[in-house]
Amino acid sequence: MLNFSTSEENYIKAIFHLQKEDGTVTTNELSRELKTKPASVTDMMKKLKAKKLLHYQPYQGFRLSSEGSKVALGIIRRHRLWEYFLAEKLKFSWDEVHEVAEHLEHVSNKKLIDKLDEFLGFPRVDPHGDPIPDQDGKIESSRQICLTDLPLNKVALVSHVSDQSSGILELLKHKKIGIGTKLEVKKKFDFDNSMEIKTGRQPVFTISEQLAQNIFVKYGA
Amino acid sequence: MLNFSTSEENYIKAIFHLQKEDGTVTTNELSRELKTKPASVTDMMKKLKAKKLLHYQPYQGFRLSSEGSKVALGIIRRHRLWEYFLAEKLKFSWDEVHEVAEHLEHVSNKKLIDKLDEFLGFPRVDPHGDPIPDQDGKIESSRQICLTDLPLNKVALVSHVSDQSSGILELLKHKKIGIGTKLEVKKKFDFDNSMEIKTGRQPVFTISEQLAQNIFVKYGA
DNA sequence: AATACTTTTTAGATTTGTCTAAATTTATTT
DNA sequence: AAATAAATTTAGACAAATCTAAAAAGTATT
Repeated sequence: MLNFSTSEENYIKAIFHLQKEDGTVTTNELSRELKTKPASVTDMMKKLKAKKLLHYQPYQGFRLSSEGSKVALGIIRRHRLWEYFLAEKLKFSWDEVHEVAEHLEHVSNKKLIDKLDEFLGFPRVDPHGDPIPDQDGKIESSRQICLTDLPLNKVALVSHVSDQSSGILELLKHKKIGIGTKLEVKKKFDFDNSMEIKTGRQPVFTISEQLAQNIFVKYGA
Repeated sequence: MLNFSTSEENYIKAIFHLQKEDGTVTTNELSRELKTKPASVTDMMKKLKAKKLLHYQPYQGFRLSSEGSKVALGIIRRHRLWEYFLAEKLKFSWDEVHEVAEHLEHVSNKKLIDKLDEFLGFPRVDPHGDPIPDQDGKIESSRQICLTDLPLNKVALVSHVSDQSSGILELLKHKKIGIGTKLEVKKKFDFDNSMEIKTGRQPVFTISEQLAQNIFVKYGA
C-alpha cells in the first residue's frame, strides 16, 4: 500500500466518517468538517480521484472506492490504537486522547502499529467505545442503538459517544456517563424529547434530546 | 516554545549533531547529512536565522543560538524516548528503532512526551547508549572514550555507537557487540590500527580501525 | 598577485496545499 | 419556465520546501 500525505489522510478519514450518515458526501460538508474552503476540497478530490481512492463526478458528490475505504480503515486503526495507548498506558483522560492521536495517526509504519496492537493486548474498542479495525481492516459491527431509541426500563450499556467536541465530553463527565456505564430510561417527555435516566445508585436525572442523540448503547444485557 | 515544521526540525537536529565535532557547520556538510542540495540549505538558514535559532553570516558557516540548542534538545529528547519505548516495550530490535523514531519525534506535544517519560520510568539513555535530555533539556555528560583510546587489558562497557547507518549495526550484531557489552582490548596493530578484542567467554577477534572509531566505552569498571 | 578551483549564494522554476474571486452548474421559488 | 439562490468548480495567486543553473565569494596554486 502506498503512502499518503497528512492532508490526503485527513480528507480520506473525514469522508469515511461523513459517509456513514448518508451515502455520499458533498463539497460543503467536507469543507466544514476540515475547516478548509470548498475550492480546496475540489482540488483534493481531483487528486484523490486520480489516485483511484474515490468515485467522483463534478457536482455529484463523492464516496470512497473500496481502495479508499481500505486506506481509511488503516488510518482509523492507527488513530484508535494510539487513543487506547494514551488512555490506558499514559493515563491521559478520556477527553484528551483524541487531539494527540490526530497527530500520531499519521506515522504510518505497519510494523509499528501491529506491534503496538500486540503490546496493548489487541484491544477491540478505543476509549470512546469505537471499534478498532484489525490488521485486515475488519471492524467489529456492534449492534448498537441510539439512546433515543432505547425502550423504557431496559438496562443498557453505553458503548459509543459520537460527537468528540470537548463540550459534550465535559457534560458527560459531569453527569458521570462514560463508555460502559449501565443505564436505563425511566421517562420520556414528548414536549422537548428530553428524558429521565438512571445510572447506578444515583437518583434519576434529566438529559436533553441533543445529548441523547449522541449517546449509543448496546442492549440485551 | 513555538512550533516548527518537520523540515525545520530536521535541519535543527542535524546542525546540533554536526556541531559536536567542530564548532561551526558548513553548507555542504549539512546538505550531505540531509541529502538536500546546498541551495536548499542556504534558504533554510535564512529562515532559521530570522527565527533567531542560529547565528549565521553569509559564507561563514552557522551554529545554533542558545534558543536553537534548546529546540534541538527537545527534539532529541522526543527521539530518544520513542527509541526507548520501541525497543523496551514494543520489542523492536536495536537497529530498527532509529528510523521509526525519526517520524514519531515530530509529534511535539509536551504532555505526551512527559507522560511517556514517566511511563518508561525516566530512562537515562536510549537503546544506542545516547543520553536522554530531561524536561529542561539537561543531558547527562557521560565521560566516555573512544575504543581506539582504551588502554590494553582494561575492561570497559560499550556505552555508545556513533554511526547509525545499518551497515555498522549489522556488523556489530554479527560480532555480538551491543550497548552494555563488556570488553577489553588485547592487542593493537600499528600497521592498520586494527585491534584484537575479547568479549565475554568468546575467543579474541579482530576489528578494524573504522569500526573501533565508532564504538565508545565507559571505563573504570 | 593572477588564475583556477571550490564553496556558497542568488535567481528563477516546480510541487503541494491552500486561498479569493469569478464563473458555472444545480436547486429552489415564484 | 424564468428568475433567484445556493453549491460547486475554475482560474489565478501565494507560501513552504525543494530543485537547477548561473553568479559571487572565498581558498588554493602556480
